[in-house]
Amino acid sequence: MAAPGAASAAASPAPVPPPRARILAVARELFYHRGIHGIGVDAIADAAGTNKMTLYRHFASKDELVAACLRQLAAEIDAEWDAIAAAHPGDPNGELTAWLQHIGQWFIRESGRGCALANAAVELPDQDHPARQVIREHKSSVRERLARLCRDAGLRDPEAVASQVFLLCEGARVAAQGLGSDEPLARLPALFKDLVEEHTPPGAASRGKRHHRSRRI
Amino acid sequence: MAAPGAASAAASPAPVPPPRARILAVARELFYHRGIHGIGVDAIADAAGTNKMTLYRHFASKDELVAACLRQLAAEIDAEWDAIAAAHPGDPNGELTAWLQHIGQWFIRESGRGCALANAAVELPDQDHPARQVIREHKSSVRERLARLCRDAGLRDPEAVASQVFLLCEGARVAAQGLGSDEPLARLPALFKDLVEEHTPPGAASRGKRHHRSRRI
DNA sequence: TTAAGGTGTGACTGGTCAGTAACATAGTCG
DNA sequence: CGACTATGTTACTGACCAGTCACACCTTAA
Repeated sequence: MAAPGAASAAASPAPVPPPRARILAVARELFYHRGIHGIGVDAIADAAGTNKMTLYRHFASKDELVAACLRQLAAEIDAEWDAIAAAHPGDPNGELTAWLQHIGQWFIRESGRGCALANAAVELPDQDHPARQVIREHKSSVRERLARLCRDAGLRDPEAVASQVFLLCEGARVAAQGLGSDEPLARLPALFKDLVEEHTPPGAASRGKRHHRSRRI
Repeated sequence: MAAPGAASAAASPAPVPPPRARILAVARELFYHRGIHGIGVDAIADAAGTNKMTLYRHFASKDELVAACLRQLAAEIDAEWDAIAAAHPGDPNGELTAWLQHIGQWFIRESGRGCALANAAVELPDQDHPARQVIREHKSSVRERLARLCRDAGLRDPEAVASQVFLLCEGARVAAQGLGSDEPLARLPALFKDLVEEHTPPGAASRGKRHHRSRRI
């Protein structure tokens, strides 16, 4: 209606994203909060302000839509980590603690329904489901990146630290639901901090701050 | 067929459990391995060697069946813990380590689809679902029991240990799926052992075995 | 103006599933 | 024997849902 002719090149600030993006965004929300089996494609299309037919023109099936949602989420998580890494060039120790801080804060903020990737794995037992490959790839990539970071940070027994952090994260994700209390979640950042200090050799990139056995968690 | 008359009082060693028990057992299996939404009541009744009508005579609805399955599982877990406690009377430290060992071994054995209670929480987002109450009660009871045990065992900062163990367990449960590798799981028992030693004050119920900072995980 | 491509609309199919009704059967107890 | 109770059988309803078809619309580009 406004500017009918010149709205083609690079003028409008995109007030309405194209249908595909809207569908993806809405589907992620609904899958996450109501469960993959708890929402139908019709309701998704409706909530996205479009219709089922357009949805099926962009996604071959509901299963493919689920996989696309998880792919987008995984890409966002990777991007966040990249940003953190870019903020700490040549400082694996700083990157590690920043990332742990980031994750810990995330849980406190978002303690609602855990990790969408882990939830999807529960809801889709079939290992051949297109979403399962996305989940497997992302989880192992995170774990590998974490282990490498621990190694580069010069931690003692980096594999053990990575395993423990990984399990704590997964636990926090699932503990967020099921258990009502936020108490274990709230301890996460301190837990991470302690874990790293615990495995930091006395002279590794530290500012002379020795770690001692009696610490508060 | 054999002993037609005298098979009434207390003779037969119960070669076939009553329908309700069969339904419950089969439902637990199928809900666990194929997901709550992935199996229908008809298939459950069929696999239990009975039919849908009998199922509905014993359980008001599918939702109630789910809740009954989880209640039974929770009771079994409590009973296992009770047995461990009974084997270590007046020795909270022994009970704690025995339980941690028990859990750690469980994960290594059963690393398939995680914890049925946690999975159900993911599959049933509605907090008013009858199964959710079972889940909430059991999880908080486990956490409380664990915290009390850590306190009785004289550990330093028992709440922190309980939180960490709890999160590690939850993490292990969910990490079993999604991630293909068993590596973090395999570390669990050692992780627990270390965690307890780490928080054991020098003179608490120990046989003079001092814990030192450099340990392998 | 015309052609084309992405989009909206409604109806429809085929299938699954939870839950119910009506009736038949078998074992149990008086 | 007769009554009762638990179970088996079949068929059915009503709802939901994934996926498709045919057709109308509307914007953009040639």
